[in-house]
Amino acid sequence: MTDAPLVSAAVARPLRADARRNFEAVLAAARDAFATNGPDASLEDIARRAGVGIATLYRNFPTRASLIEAVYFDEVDALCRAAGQFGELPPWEALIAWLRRFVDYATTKRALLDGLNRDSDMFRNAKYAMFEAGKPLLARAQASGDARADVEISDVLFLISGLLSVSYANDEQRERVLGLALDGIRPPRP
Amino acid sequence: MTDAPLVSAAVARPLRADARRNFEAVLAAARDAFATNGPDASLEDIARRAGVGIATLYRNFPTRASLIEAVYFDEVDALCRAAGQFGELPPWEALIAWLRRFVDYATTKRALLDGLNRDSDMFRNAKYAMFEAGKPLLARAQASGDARADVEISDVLFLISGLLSVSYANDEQRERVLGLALDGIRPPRP
DNA sequence: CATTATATGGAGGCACCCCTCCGTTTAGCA
DNA sequence: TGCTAAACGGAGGGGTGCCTCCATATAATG
Repeated sequence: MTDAPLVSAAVARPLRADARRNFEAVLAAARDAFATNGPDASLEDIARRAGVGIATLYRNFPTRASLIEAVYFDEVDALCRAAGQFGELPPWEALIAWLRRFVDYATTKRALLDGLNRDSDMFRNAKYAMFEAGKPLLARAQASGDARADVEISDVLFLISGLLSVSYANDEQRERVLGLALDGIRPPRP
Repeated sequence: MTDAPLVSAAVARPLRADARRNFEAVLAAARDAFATNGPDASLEDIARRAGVGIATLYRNFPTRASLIEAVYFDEVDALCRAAGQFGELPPWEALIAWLRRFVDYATTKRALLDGLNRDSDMFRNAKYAMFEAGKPLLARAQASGDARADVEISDVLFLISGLLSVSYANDEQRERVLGLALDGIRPPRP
């Protein structure tokens, strides 16, 4: 989060100190609100939570979509960075570790995606960035024979992200289903 | 659709001819609207589409939730009935055929689930009914060695329903991911 | 400290949705 | 065909969220 974002530089931050502070406050409140109330969360409520007037919110994010995008954007960026951190783990474990990180992120993501224009440039960029981040991990697992050769990183991510949108009876079942899906990625034993 | 519903008799249909007609019209319009606009679709709009006054909608469905439930209910009921139709197919094909039917249904379902109280009795009943409908199909596939023995029907349905909430690049990819998931259900070859 | 460009907040107009109330219409029945 | 209970429609009051406008406050600069 300290360096320039990986995904794009689409969000130009304002200059004055208070403006910058408010920008961050709104973003944080929005992340919270969208996760809690879905993509239709009241903008006035978000401003209130951020301790900011509604006009300030609008000045930074002229449309609801731009706010959703900004939040989504931050999340994706953090996730892409995380992909580099698993270099020391064995190939399959590294892949799993990142996917697990992906699981966490996707919980928030889901609420956002519902309200996001999937055809926007931003979304396309984010998806591309995420695929690029995950590719080396998958390639490594394929090279070591831990993952079947005929899957793409996009397949894997679609597979996983789908599973997360379901509300399971309990965590145990969620793990079981997740395991089931991951078994689909492992090569068939001959 | 001609017999009494399998899931429960929760939805009492009105008696007079015009009332019955309007009831069905609202239900159909609602199914449409929820699929298109999600669970927040305007009730006044639904009434308009059904060619019915707003009051008539409210008379039949006092709350938004009751309308959502009624739609959901119809879908589940139809799906449960469908489970019986695949008796002549080989075990694995029968399971797949029903799951494919499930795929179609789940597209509508998703919009509904977002707006549905997952803890309601209705929802519990529906889930139970669906599991019961699918169980024999899975059991048959397990008996013939086409599906691994350590999965439950609920695992399978959760797995599949998750996959559908994702918007894929194209149908081909959707099929590939679906195939991936189904591979997770087949027994590991020794 | 004074100046000024920048940023702020919240009132208010607009639009939409929810839901109830009640005068009118109609199906069912004899 | 005439009666009556059942059903109907839509106007309208209440509420909420969206977004703009502008008088006020404040960070930055010399």
